Amino acid sequence: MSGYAAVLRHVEAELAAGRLTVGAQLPAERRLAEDLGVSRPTVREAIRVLQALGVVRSGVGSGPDAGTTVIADPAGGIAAALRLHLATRRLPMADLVATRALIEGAAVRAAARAPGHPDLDLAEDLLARMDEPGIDADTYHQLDADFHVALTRAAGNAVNTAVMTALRDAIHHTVLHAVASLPDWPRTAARLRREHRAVLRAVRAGDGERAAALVVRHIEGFHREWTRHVSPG
Amino acid sequence: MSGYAAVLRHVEAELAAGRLTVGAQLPAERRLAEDLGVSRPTVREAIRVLQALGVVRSGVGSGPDAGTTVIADPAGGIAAALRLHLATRRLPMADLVATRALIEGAAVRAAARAPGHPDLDLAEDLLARMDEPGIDADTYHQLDADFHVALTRAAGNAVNTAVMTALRDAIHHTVLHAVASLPDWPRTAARLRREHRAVLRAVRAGDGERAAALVVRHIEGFHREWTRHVSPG
DNA sequence: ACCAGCCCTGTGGTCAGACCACAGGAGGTG
DNA sequence: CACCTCCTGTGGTCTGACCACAGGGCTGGT
Repeated sequence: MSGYAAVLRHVEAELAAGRLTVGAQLPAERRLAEDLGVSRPTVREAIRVLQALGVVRSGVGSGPDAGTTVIADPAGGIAAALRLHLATRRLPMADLVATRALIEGAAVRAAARAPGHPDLDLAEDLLARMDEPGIDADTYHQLDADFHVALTRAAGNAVNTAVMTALRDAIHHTVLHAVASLPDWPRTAARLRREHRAVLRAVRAGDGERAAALVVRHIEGFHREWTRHVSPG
Repeated sequence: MSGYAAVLRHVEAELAAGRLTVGAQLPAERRLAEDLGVSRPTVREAIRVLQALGVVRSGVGSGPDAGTTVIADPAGGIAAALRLHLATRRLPMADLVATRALIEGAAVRAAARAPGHPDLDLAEDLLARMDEPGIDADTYHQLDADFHVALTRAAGNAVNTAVMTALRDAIHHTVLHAVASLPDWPRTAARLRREHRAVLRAVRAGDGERAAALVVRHIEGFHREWTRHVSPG
């Protein structure tokens, strides 16, 4: 067992045993190194990996934000992996969009069975903020992403939410670049907002099938639009 | 920009620009450190992260397996993240199973449109090997996992395959422990093999809807069975 | 001319010790 | 009582070193 893997295994075991929970602090790096009989750089390698996977967060100084804390950001880790593999061109963007449509379609279908979910109120609020005139594309897309995540979260499946968030995050920069070359962004944005509202309305009405169909069309339609204007151009 | 993040960003940029492709070698750690103006431990932190995300693989010594090579194992990185977050109890096993059923259901539905896909031949072969009498549970489950992955891959969506593989890998150890406490494993195994065959038959017959229904029932049924015998026990 | 063995070189893996910036908290000081 | 100052412990980084490893070239013998 290499030193680096030993640290990782140790932390995972502590988590699995419940001796380490979300919000708790890891021992200091120097302490951990001594306890496990490895050097501090080795400990740091393992902690960096945990950081990348969204399991811990590190902060310098003192106080509650300092030290290494256990968090739970599964989407962060998955998004990082997806983004890197997108860069290697081994994960085609089209497949990524298809998976997102699949998951989000299923999510809104499930969400329609709980039309009073608080996350739907949040989604409504986000839609209102997207309506503000003169909003810049960057802010718009952040709100757009948050809307889709809120919708998915309303379905109550944490894994779906994490994967969906990761998929959205992984393509965020790509989307930002793509919309910059669209011929008529305000017109597109207006259409997207209409589609958002239609999806949310269907969910609130309890019509899961309609909501799923609309959201899939929304996602695939937008994807077709920006690939058409960015790949050939 | 911290030193560690700079290395990560540099590698990602090289990948995105196509100057670094799958199969290529990263510069040696000492060289990379000098090029980027950081120390070797800092470079190592970044490489460890890339390793954990399934983007590179490192080997000591000389020859083709030595050095740090770019690979493409998106499932590995996602699986690591899922496994850790499963340990934190923030991703419920039930949600994970539900997502798997969703993706695999969609996959076999799509696979039924290409019933001659070579991965289906592989799946067939795996089923045959699962039929061998006296097979131990460990080998069985490896073949089982491979069968489901082959089935999913036949649908041709790389992201679905990666996520599906990751979901399966993340729970692999849990499943192994769970089946050990089942009252009648041979009987269960026989049923699972029957279900596998039925799914594959439906795919080959081009009946996507039936295949999807069968595979979802297969996954959820097995999950119900081992949670019933492990949680209360 | 051939071939078996040895060393050389470059790789990742690890360690030890040091210095830095940071931020809260304890203590002194007005 | 309020303010300020240092002290302490944290992660972030660097330097330089040693190790195990494995291929490739060299060297010696045949």
